[in-house]
Amino acid sequence: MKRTEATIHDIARALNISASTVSRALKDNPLISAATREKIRKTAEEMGYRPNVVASSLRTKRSNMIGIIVPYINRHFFSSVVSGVEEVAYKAGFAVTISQSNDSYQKEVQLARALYDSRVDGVIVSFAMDTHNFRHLSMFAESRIPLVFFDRITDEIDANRIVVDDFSGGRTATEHLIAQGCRNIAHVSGPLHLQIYDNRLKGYLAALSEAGLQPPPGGILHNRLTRADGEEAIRQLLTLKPLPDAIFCANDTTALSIILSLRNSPYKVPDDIAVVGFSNEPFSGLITPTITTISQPGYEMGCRSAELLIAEIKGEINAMQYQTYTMPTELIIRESSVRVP
Amino acid sequence: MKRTEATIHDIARALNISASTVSRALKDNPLISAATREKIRKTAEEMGYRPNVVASSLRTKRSNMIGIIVPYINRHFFSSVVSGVEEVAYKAGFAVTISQSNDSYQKEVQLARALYDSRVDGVIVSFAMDTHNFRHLSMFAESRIPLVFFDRITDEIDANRIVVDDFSGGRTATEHLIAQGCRNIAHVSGPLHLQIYDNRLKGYLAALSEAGLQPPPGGILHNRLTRADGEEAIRQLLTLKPLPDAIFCANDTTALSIILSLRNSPYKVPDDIAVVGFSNEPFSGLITPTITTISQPGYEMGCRSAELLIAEIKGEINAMQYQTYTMPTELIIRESSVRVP
DNA sequence: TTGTACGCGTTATCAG
DNA sequence: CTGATAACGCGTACAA
Repeated sequence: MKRTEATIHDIARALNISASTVSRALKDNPLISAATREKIRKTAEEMGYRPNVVASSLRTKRSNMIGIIVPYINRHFFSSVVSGVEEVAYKAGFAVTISQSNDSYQKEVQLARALYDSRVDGVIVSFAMDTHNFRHLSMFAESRIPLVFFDRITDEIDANRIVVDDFSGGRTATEHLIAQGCRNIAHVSGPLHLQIYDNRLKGYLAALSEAGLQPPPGGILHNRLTRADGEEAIRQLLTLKPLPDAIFCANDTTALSIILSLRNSPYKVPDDIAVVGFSNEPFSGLITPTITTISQPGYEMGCRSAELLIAEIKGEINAMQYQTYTMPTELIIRESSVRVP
Repeated sequence: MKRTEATIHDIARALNISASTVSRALKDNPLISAATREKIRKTAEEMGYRPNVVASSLRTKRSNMIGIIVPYINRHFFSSVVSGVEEVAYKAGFAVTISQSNDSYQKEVQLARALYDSRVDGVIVSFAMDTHNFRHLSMFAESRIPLVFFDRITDEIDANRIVVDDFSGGRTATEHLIAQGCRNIAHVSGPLHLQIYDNRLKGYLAALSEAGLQPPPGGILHNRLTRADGEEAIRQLLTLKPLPDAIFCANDTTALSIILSLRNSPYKVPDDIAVVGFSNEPFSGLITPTITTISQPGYEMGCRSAELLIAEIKGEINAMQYQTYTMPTELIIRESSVRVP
């Protein structure tokens, strides 16, 4: 029935008071007497008044809105992060606008601009695979709009960062394979300009070197870690001589893909070729053989990202205190890597 | 370096023209001469001007923002829908703010209010399991803010709706089981106030009755379809005499849970008990045995929802044309239901 | 304790 | 083709 929105002015008029009194009453300003506050409350309710946060944002220059950019929304790890962000943001009174780059630098640039234009109070980002430079985020820095990076991060912009300990994850995974008796361990890695993949690789190399081992020549591959990339990777790895006796994959998707491919081969997982993934995607514990992997606490990373961002928005922390927060990983030992002697 | 945002007034001042001219030039208003437009463009660029959509929203009463409420963000079906929504919205110049009800009516009410307060131009909703009434959305209707419902929908509010053909999905799934020789088919269903579960149940009953069969006494269970609910369900179903020879589950989660539970039982899937799920979650094709299921095009449903919503926002369609759009499902036959005679 | 007056950045209207 | 002005709804010095 209401064709037109009630405003604080309408309430004021109805009560023969001023709009500022209404404004104050509605936000529990202690200056207002309990009596008038209640009166205002009541008619606001009756008139179906709902605050206009757009007007409020314009006035206060705070939108109570945070933006998040991820490569793909419908990927378990990222949607878990988003879920954590939403949960924390909601409790703190922030809305979340979401966008996905589809791993495209171009789209990421557009999205960043759109978020800036809508005057979000802060932004949480995990970079696209294509993203090599970070100028598109400089506007946030210049406007003192807090940024938090997670997972796929950069050193080139000063901000809080949330990652898991990819180096130790890579090392632990590799050590586990070595402990299973594997000596010829290949690695399927992502693009190295993304620190997470660089660190997983370094962890892998560290574990090998500590055990006096070498990566097999041609046994370290770089790709975008899709299902198709996994198929191509195993095809290549099967041409190596000697054949690798284990593969450490930088994500679960390629591990899955490799396991499925090997079903149509004479080689058995884990006895001929052991496989370890990274991320603990939901499918990892369901496929046969179940996939040994490194767990990555997506939901918690999202919560932490939002907490840090909101703390910075509120001025509770500042640029002097930027850190890189490392979340714990855990080696989850399953069937794809365990050899019974 | 820029401590303060450049506005159209700053540009106007720098060029000794009026703010309205700048405003018009920047939005390609044909009234402005190409010469001045270019000049304005250039200095806008130089000054690092970025439009303030908050101010624009206040003035135009259009936020170019759509809201979406889903039960859980990190669930494959819903995150796929969200992904589709984002994709379409982005191309149409809309931002998306996301929120999750966690299947709680209380939170859903709050979220709806928050979306309303932030003056979104439209809302896409899939209801919480707890949601039995829909008054919390009436404010949108009263303010003529378009709504689109998907998956978990209601008849009580007039709006466009996107669903899959749950009835025919339920029937097809059940017919398939019957064709496999099953005669004693149980059903694990969700809460019936959600149409999707009611329709899947009706489809199941229709298939049975067409084949001259009855549901086994005590063989139709209702719960919230979680992993735990699946475990409880199979425990109950195993007490029935005669034992069901098949179970049609209203989602893949319970189907999965039942299959895992039966691994620790003397009964084999599919030979003793055949299992069919619903939704085609990613894990369904990976577990052993792979799960026969009904595919549900989440991404496409998201795209369609956004298209309809945006069309209505733009006034291209109106309340006279509300429909319930039924997306195609497909029976995906896998190992969990196929009996080799 | 309440009211007045103004501005946030943009755009619609009207005038020139 | 361009400019002046008001208004969107709210919040906040300042005044009373």
